[in-house]
Amino acid sequence: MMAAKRSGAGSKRARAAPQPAQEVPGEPPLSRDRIVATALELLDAQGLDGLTMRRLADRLGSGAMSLYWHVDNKEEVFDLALDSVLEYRGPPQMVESQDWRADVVHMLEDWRASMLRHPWSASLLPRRAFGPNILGRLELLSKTLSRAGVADADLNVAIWSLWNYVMGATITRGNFDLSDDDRAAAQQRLASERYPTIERSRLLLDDDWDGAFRKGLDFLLDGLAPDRNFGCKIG
Amino acid sequence: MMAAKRSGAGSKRARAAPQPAQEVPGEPPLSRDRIVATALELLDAQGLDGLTMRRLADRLGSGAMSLYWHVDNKEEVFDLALDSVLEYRGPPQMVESQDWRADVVHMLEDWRASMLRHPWSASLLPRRAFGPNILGRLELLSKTLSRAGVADADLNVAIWSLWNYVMGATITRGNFDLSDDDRAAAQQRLASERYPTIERSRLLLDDDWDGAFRKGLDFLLDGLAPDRNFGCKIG
DNA sequence: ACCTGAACACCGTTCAAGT
DNA sequence: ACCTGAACACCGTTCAAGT
Repeated sequence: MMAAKRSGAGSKRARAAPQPAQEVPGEPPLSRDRIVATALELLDAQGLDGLTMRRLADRLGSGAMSLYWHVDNKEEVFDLALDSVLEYRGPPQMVESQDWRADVVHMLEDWRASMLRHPWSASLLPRRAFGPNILGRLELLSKTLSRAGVADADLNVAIWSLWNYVMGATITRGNFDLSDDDRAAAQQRLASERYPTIERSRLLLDDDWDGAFRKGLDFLLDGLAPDRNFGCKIG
Repeated sequence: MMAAKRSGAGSKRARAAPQPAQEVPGEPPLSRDRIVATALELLDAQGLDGLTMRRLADRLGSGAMSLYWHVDNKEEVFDLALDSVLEYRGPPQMVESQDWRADVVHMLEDWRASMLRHPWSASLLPRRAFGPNILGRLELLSKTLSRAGVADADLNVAIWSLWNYVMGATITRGNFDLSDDDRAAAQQRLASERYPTIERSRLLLDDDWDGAFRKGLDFLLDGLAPDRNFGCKIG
């Protein structure tokens, strides 16, 4: 939690030369990186609606319009914030891995976890042009599946199926934030009306998100895998 | 249609004297149903950002604040619009169906198609309390899976996996609206940078959305199905 | 090169008031 | 019961101007 609240008008008056470049730690000069970092803070703290150009500038100790020198518009702030969330800090090379399936699971769980660390991010991804970091993740995923033996003709279907599943799971989990009261009320509604099956299974009370994600992913991979040698009850 | 939470809307029409100058076919009195119908029009025409309380009132020929008599706030307009999109007009009973798998596929494709007819709707669903129509769809899905033999303990995982897949697919498809120029530019970027695998498979140019949806769904169902007797290359 | 305030054209919603 | 305009506290962004 770096506060960086404006500490009086000092920084503005302290200039003596045309380029102050002062070392006042409270107010470094504006920059793309600083804007993105502060946007992340704001988004994490206040959610999607909490990000406002004016509030962002405020937090940076600058006038609202100063941002527009570094950034085209608010859309670009979202693009940059999202891309920064999606940076992959995985093993630099997983060339020699024997267990491609474990690699895929790890990549997808890391992707999901990265987005869940910033719950606003997943909803942002589908409607945005693909940034470098998500493309990097898709490339790595694609390469791994290809090495595992997925035919070129099936690659896109495999990638999009996994994409769909991960995005659906993450967007849902990131937005499904019921209080205990909400949950009780929802379950109550199920009971009082005509939803006997999902009432009995307590669908809306289930909260083993991680476990459910993993299990569904396994089903999907069972289907996608070229050499599936399990998951069959009848041969 | 819309589940009317409040008392009947019929009372309005029954009134005769107090308000002059209606019966003009252009301007029937304001009502919840009329508000929702017009909101749908506006959303279809202008997208999510196009829906504005002021514009909505304008289209209805009323003052902006008149809406607030019939509706709590903008959120509720979204709730109602979304629920109306999700209404299920399926076979009233599918009690005797022999082919549960075909039933499930049909239900999910109908769900997806209903949302794609209103491309703004899918993104709205995850962050909203469950309305009656989506709950009805989940109940029907759940009942079908249960009848097909999915154990109670596995039911929630099955439902959520299908939910994740359908939502991810639909949100992505509804938002991925590249022009031909965009597609060319994207593919160009893939080629010029370091994404050889997805460049080769032309991931971003693939547009057999319906086919890919169906194939991935089949993989998932292969995994979820209790009596999977196919999808195995090695016994 | 970098930053600024004033201004424009919007928002959602509260409120007191009209019929 | 139903509708209204004025007003409040916001938005994103353009523009001409400052350093």
